[in-house]
Amino acid sequence: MKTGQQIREAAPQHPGTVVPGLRERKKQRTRDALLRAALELFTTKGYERTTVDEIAEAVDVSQRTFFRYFAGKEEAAFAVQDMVESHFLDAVRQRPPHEGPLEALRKAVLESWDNIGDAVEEIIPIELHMRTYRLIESTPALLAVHLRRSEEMEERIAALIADREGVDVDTDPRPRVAVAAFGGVMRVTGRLWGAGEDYSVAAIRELTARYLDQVGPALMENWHGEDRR
Amino acid sequence: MKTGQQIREAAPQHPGTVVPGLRERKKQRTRDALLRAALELFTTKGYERTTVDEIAEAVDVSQRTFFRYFAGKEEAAFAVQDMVESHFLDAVRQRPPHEGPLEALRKAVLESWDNIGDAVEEIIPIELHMRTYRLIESTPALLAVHLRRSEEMEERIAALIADREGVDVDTDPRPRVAVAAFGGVMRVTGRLWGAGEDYSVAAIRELTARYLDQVGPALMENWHGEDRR
DNA sequence: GAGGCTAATGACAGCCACTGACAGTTGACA
DNA sequence: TGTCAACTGTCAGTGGCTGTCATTAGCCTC
Repeated sequence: MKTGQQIREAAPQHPGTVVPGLRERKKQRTRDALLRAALELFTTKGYERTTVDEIAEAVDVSQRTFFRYFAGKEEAAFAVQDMVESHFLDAVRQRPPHEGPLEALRKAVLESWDNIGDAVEEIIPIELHMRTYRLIESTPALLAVHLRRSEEMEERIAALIADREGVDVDTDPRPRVAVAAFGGVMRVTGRLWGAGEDYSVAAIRELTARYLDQVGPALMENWHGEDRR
Repeated sequence: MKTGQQIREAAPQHPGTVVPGLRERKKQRTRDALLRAALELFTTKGYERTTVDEIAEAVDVSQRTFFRYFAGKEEAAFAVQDMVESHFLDAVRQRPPHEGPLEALRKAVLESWDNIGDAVEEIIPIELHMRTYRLIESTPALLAVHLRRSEEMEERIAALIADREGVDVDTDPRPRVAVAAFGGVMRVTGRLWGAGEDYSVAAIRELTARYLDQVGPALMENWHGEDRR
């Protein structure tokens, strides 16, 4: 039986880490292999032009197996994004409470851009992740899903912000309005970055900071105390 | 041959209107019938659960014919939205130049809510349009497309705003930032309205106004003259 | 360490959205 | 009225995705 080079080597075990059984490790390897093959194919020949059969074939499993790991092509395309986003949420949660809402969000993003590298690299090469990001921005079907996911994120962030500011997210419009404005800017920068020439992390970091500067002075204020309802 | 009740009666001709040929009228009727049948089915039994075959059957045409009028189920779902959006764009264009960007946008939306009624009613009952709007908000696949379309709209609006304020949309971040913030608020209100109890036009109008009030004071300023780049 | 249990997989059939190709039908117009 | 072009129906095929069932292969117990 051909195992395929996509199946990556087992990483050395850290001491204290519980070694999962063979079954579990095999599953993980299959998933990783499928994910990498999918992203590689997507970014090489285009999302729509890549068939699930091709992905499965590249890893030498049946088409049915692909669907047992991913709900669809879509889910594979966003698997890494999923991880990045949960890191961002953590970063927001760890912001000191004295920072204003937009200040906290701003610092959390910029910090995230500095840290994703390591987390992503454990699964796929970061360069592949960057290519995938641009693919998402330029593929209508994926862009649509990306935006829906962003909206879901914003709802979670709004709840976080409302909580840290001690206001009610359902009666006070400010958390959602602030997050919507913030999210809007993030999307603009993401799009401009994808359309631009410089694909470095530094470039999107700089762009983000510059655009956020335009909202900051206008919206960055402390909500403690007053009620604007 | 069964013509199907979905085919609506020809409207009385306004004087001065050029009467299109029989072929053209027939096409229009088929398209309208397909659209109405589609929306009716979507809102009744759900978007995913209605097949194109069902829509075609309801109008008594072949499935292939449906695809000659609409690129896919999706396009049918957004046909009315298309019209509403172009009306909104017109409203923005007609705002007097002395109004600030956010003031102009705000007035254009509120005015649009007052006027869509007549335009929509020429194609489908308003109540069906309202139901469709809610369907879009609550169907993940449609919501995703809705958001992508919103982004496209925002790009067009940003260009309009930049133009009326006399700034360059590619070097000055403010048009896109302002429109992103505005669009974010619009989406929040749309979602809250869809999730709420009151489905009247008045309700969404009020909600929109209330939420926009929270961005207004913070962002509504006149850009003439200064350069914030 | 043999055998039973069960998760993981493969093979296959089928649904639905969508497309291309070709042939038949019907307005438009000379 | 006959020709042309537009519209339509039919049919075959592709690709995403799901349900089902038999087979394989870790895992665990005695």
